[in-house]
Amino acid sequence: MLYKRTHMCGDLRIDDVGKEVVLNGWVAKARNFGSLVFIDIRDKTGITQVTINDDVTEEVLEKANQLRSEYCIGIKGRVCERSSKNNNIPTGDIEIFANDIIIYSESLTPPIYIKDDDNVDENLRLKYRYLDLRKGKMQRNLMMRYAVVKCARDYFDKQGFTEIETPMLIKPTPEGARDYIVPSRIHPGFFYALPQSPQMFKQLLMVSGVDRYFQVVKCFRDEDLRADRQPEFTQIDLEMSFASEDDVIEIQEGFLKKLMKEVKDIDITIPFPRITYAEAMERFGSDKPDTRFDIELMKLNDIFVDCPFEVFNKVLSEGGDIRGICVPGGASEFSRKKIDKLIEDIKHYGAGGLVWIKNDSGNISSSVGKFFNEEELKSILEKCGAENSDIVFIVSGKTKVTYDALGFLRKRVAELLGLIDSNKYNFLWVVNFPMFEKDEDGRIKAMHHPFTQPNLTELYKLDSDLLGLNANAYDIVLNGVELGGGSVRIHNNDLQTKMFKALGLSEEECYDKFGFLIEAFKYGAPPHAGLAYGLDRLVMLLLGEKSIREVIAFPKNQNAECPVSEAPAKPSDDQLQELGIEILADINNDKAQ
RNA sequence: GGCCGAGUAGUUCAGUUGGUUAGAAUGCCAGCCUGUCACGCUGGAGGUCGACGGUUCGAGCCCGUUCUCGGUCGCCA
Repeated sequence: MLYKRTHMCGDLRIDDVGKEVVLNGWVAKARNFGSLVFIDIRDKTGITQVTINDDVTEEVLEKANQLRSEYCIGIKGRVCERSSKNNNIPTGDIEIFANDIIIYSESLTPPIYIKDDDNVDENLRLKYRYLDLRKGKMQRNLMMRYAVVKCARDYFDKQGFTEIETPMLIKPTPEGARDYIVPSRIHPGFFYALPQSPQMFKQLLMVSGVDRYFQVVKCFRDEDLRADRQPEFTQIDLEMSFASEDDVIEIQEGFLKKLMKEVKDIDITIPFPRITYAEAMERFGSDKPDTRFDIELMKLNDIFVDCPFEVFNKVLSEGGDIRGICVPGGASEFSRKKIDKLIEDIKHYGAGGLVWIKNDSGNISSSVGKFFNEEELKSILEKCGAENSDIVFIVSGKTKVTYDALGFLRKRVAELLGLIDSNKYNFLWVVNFPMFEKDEDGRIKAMHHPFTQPNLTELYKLDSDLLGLNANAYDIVLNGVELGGGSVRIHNNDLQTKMFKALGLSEEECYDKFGFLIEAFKYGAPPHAGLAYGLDRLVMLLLGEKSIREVIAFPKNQNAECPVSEAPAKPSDDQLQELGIEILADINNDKAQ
């Protein structure tokens, strides 16, 4: 038996008083007075109070007394105005006097609380995700995710984009992130890879004349997990023919403006600020700066030339840098103990130590007080723009270390001092990324990917100054998080060949890895450019969540396992044999024996 | 792989210098209750203190090893 629902549990208001209604949902709470029972019935839209008293048949009252948390039930009754209202819920002006109850199914005592402000271990939440998702907050998160996707589809459709699916079973590439590998049954010993992104296929679609492509697409990367990184994640992926960097940026700004209005009802100003990669590093120590607070990095090399503090002299003589930040109002906040904690944190970024100088209501003190007299310290503070009650932090070392350590530190101290306005949405573009970078072995590799178009006025650097060559690549950054990135692509085979050469790839290697793309570009490739958003991160930021797991229905844990289904798992020996992976099958057999 | 943190009742946690039968809140079960909405009152059940080993007359607590989970660095073209 199933009652046909007339309303959702969050629908009914004072105007509905007198209506005969049917609600279906789950028991959120039962408050039992014996011959008077209150049931909070919940579905994804909210909660309504159901009241059962001894006006009903004994059978119904008996049923009401049986109800326990998370029983799935149907309620038939009349909407009445409440004598004492509950202002905490939107349906709080009314209640339903039930004249019948159906118990669709009973529930075990749930292992987690189904309420928004629970504080349950996340593993347990993930194991019982289907219960966790019953929470109003999680339902709202899923609905927000859908709203973002719908907004993207609507907007890009209007802009002439076509959503096209690209293959999930593709050719493995050793470049970039590790691939997830899928064995081929038809070709024993051969493997597919799951795509890290649809990059090459979307470029083929440009050659195909699709003109404007987009896709909401799963991508896979077999790397270690983070709060904002999952092995499978979703991109909003785009590519445009006959488009410049400015064209891509303009279209995206239109999208983000519409998105912010639709899902947050916030008017954001476009165009967004654009800063170069070099400027972002120099001012914020990060290629994804959070600009919601004013602390910026300062290069202090000149101040400390020939200074009494030997560490600084050594760093400068070795070609390193000295950089600092001035933290307004930080003097009294940062005790020795708190500073010690900060030092511990920045050592992760390779910093050897942290120098501080503070002016606490006229009292000047410093970790390098025995190397500088008070006048000198005062002078340094002044040059850093520090005022009364400010503290200056200084890091010395290799350029990258000063960027990384202070980039972290400026965010950390802003958090500690509460300088970050969580209602702000600071979008910005970081542009003009370097084309190449050196990996830890000193080899040249593409910073973005090898199909990125270098700055065409700097091509001479291909022969002389690879690391100085910039790319027509751009990232969209929101509140210190990289929301997405893209670039103008190379559409000319000569240039592409030069890029591969710069990366140290032989012609055979290139053909082996990217031959189909090179081949396609011989048939009239249009100039094109594109971009991809990390949907999970975007939704996370819009909701103010700290982890993308909060916006993914069934996320993996830190060991890349699915806590609900317990994937990954061992395939059967039969499966392995059939796939031609006998070695693994043999290992399984050995273990079994 | 490195570093940091956590692991005690279904859940969230406390547990002093190593010392009787390991506690609280909440949840659960039973009884009473007609206006609750964090209902109330009374009673009850519920524990391999992550695991293994060591020190000790005695270990939740000290030591060692290990497992699990989270954060982070490396990594993520």
